[in-house]
Amino acid sequence: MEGIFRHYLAIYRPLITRLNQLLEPYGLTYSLWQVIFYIEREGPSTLVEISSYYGVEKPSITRRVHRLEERELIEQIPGKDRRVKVIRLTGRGVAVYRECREKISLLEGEIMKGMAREEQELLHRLLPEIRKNLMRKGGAGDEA
Amino acid sequence: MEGIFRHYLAIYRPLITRLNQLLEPYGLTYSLWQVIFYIEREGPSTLVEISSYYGVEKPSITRRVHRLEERELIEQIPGKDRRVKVIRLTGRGVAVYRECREKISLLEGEIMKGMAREEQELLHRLLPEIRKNLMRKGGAGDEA
DNA sequence: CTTTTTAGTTACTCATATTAACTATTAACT
DNA sequence: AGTTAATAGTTAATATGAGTAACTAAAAAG
Repeated sequence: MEGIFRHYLAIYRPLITRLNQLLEPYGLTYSLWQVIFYIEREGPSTLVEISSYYGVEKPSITRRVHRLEERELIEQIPGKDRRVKVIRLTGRGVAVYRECREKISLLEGEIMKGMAREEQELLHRLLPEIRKNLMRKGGAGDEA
Repeated sequence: MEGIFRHYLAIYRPLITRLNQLLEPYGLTYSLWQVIFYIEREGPSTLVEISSYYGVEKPSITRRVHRLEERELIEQIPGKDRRVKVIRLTGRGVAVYRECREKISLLEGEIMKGMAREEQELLHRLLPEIRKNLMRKGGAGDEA
């Protein structure tokens, strides 16, 4: 069973391009979207949480967060541990989330068009499995 | 069926990291590997062909090709259309291809471990289909 | 209370991409 | 044939996004 990486990677750039086109009107890129998405899902979160979830180093998340703060899509919640920066979506952030989420879902539907339901479900199951296998031995940046 | 992009993208960084680790002993990165791979598969090719296959702009491919030429893994074939730069693998290029191909196949096997044969086959079928859907309307860098 | 750990930031560098403008060459059209 | 348009590739400038190392501030552990 050869060539799975090739098939996988052949999707990446077109996908990112489409997503960035979709997000551009909101002043977002996919990497910023990831942060919004995470916060919306998990509730108020810290940089370390986001960082370790996405397997990305802290400085990268710092930068994403700063950009989202500038755009007033997220804001800091003061808490008692003063090391920690807990962030949440602003009202605007929530609105932007909703709009983008909807458009992304539409795009997802478009991309899965022509696939049987079971095929789609299998994809949903297999992709995380691949990720898991990928992280198991070689140690490719999950635990930050 | 939401969240397919998220599942897909969660694989990208760990995968690239693994591939780059694997290729590093050969002075390659995955982006250079893509070019070698394409040429090996398709035979002598032009920059535009590679560029449009991967959905990457021409200048990016120019750079990749230059780097591979420096490393003497590919070389130019003179042809009659003097605008076109047709490249092929050198002897060293072929040797490096073989070694890397083998290692990558092993990694692919490792990553697919625990999947039924039919599941693997389905992946091989569905990923290209996704790519096709992705390129169809929005125009995400196929026709360069 | 000193030491260690944790969260986040800053500074620097790397990998890779994009756009725009350009050259050279071939193809198309009158 | 001779002009115009299209094509292949390159160069230059810039953007995105990541990683590492070194740092500050604050809390936890001892």
